[in-house]
Amino acid sequence: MADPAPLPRPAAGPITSQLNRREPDYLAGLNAEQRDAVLTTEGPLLVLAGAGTGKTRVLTTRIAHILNQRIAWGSQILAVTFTNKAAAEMKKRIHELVPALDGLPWMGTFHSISARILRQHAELVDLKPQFTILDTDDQIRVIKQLLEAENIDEKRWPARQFAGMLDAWKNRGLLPKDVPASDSAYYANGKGGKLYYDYQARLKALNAADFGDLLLECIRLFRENPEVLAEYHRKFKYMLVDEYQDSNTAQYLWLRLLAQGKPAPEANICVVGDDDQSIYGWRGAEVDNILRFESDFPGAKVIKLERNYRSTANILKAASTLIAYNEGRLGKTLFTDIAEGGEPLSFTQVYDSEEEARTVGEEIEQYQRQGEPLNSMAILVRASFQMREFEERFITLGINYRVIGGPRFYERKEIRDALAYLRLVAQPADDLAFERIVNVPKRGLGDSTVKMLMETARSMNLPLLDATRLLVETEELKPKQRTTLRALVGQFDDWARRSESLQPYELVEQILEESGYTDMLSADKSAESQGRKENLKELSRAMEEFETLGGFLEHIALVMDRDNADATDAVTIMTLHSAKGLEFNTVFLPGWEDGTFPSQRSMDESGRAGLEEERRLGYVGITRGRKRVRISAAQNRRIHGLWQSAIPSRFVDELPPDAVEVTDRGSAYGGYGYGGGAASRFNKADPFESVYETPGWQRARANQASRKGGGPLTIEGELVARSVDLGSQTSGFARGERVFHLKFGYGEVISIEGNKLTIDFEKAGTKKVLESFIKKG
DNA sequence: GATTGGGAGGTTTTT
DNA sequence: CCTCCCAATC
Repeated sequence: MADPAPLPRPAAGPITSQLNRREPDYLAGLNAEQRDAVLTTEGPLLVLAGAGTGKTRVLTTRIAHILNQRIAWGSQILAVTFTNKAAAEMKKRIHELVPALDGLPWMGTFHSISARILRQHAELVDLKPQFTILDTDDQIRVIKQLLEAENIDEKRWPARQFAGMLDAWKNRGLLPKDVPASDSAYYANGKGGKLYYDYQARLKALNAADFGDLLLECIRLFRENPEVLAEYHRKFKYMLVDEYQDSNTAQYLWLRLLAQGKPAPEANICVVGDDDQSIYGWRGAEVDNILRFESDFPGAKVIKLERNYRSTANILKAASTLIAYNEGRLGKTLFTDIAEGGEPLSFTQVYDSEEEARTVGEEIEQYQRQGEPLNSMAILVRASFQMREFEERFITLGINYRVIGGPRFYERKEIRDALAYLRLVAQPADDLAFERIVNVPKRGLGDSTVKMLMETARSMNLPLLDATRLLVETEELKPKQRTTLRALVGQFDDWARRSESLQPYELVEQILEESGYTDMLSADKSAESQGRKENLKELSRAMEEFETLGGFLEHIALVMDRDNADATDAVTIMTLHSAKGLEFNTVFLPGWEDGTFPSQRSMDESGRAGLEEERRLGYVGITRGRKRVRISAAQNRRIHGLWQSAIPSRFVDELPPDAVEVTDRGSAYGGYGYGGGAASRFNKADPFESVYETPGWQRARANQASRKGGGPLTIEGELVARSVDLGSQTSGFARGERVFHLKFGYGEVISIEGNKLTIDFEKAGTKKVLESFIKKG
């Protein structure tokens, strides 16, 4: 990586391959670097693949090559992807390339592969093979119970916060004993570390693992059981990892262990990634992993893929110019031989998010009339709250759309209830599931009854279901509850018996019927209940393809995304994060306002690094477009119900002017009286242009205002002051000031970000609150 | 033990 | 704006 010199560009034109008569078909059409990446099967290999350079194709072809040339059996290949979607795509393509497979390669996410390994050696990490995989929701519930047991005020120390810390620790590969004292002291007056111990103990009692544990326990398994690790060393002859820039420390350790089967210079490990598309730093991804690959695996070969097959020159130019503002890159330059130029990118400023949705809707209809299918268009937003406006508009216009990654199907209440029943059938120790459904539908079992069950369970060290089984044989419970619970236990025994012969989808239908869940929904007259019933039908439909209950539950826990790939023509709405790896003819990038994108929060939390990650997100967004990229910014946006004005994203100013066309719709509506920002430096005709030296949008706004307002100097001065006011977001409070909050009492202002203040309260600790809730002390 | 209403707090991105 | 949680009430 020391050599920053660009690789020589391959000669244009088709690659002549008459030299190699026996060359397999699948190599045809690959350029020199791609081919090199496919054929270099031995030894460590780092492929740096820019956006749209055929990365997926290289990976799949490489696997196909290994199989076709009989270099290894399918089952000797381990291919790790970052999302389940990517894994599914890869499987599909490999099936196309290699119809007759000898044993399927292990393909999946770090998490799903880890789960598979752990199920085989569960006892070695104190689990049983059918252990439950907890999602965030379950996790929070466990934490809440622990907080209650420790008498920690959940108001002051939110469970979410601790969940976040747990996650961060686990991402860094830290077991309870490894947590730095400073970290553990931070939460709940120093109880953080102890809570981590308790939490893990609780999980073992539940026979459960959370996402982080899948990796950590796998690492522990390998470390503590060299013979198990050796088994996998013998098994996996070839390893591939996609999106390596997104791997975190735990994943890195995991991979290192598995790759140790041979001395590092001989390891057949191929990692593919793009430092410019590293967008998961917030959840512990370490770009450094990709930067240090060469030192981890001395003698590693490095191949850069820079020829972009996707986008027009204008799009690539815009993306490259933007990303060049980041420091600390490995440095790749994308180039293309697709038609010169192409349509310029567009930047439009609009009055508010409603107008933004309206504008996008109009443009979509226009492209549609020109014959573009809706499938070829996508709206990529920074945060999911931006989606709603578009959905509403598209419903009015009758434009088909599909939301990816929105509220997840499997997180809906009724689905989780149904899953809780299934989990409990599959795994009677799943207390979380038991608690969830013991009184759903209503069975007349209240807190006091459940408390008694829990106390018994704890004192006898039994799962809730077993404790209940014992209790119903005693006189402890009131007769009514006893009868109810006895019946419930009986039902679960019955279902467990049936689960061995029935198909999972049949079982769930019977459970929903017999538990009274369906009746409960039928009796519910509210608007949602019909939808809930349909969701449950869809659940059972989704279960049809699963042979075993365990298989289905595994799928649910790990593959949260639903198959949205129905055949209907529809515009896609999704976040920038979930768009990585996809491409569309036309891409809309709304909400390019400072604070929204780049997101204020990432900048607050991670400063410069946060800003750079946001910029990479912008790069990802732009490079999703094949033909057309349309960026917009709203001058006003409603956040938490409050109107806030905003200036266009600083990233807009970082785009190359000659590749971007600027239009302004905002001024037609007027903002808050100071005009609607205009074309900034792109507007070369601006007579005031030369007067201002400051780069950026505040200047543009002043320009625009003065043009409209007449008396340039005074008004301008005032306007500049006002826009600065918005830009730096001065608060009515000062640092160090004593203030009063209705709920938290007295405190001192520590820091100010816009209308959010961080305050050290005398009683409630340090909190971030909205200015509007604060009074001078 | 269930139901209802008020109130406060939180809203990025995901395996 | 929306959801979750708690407390008061039936």
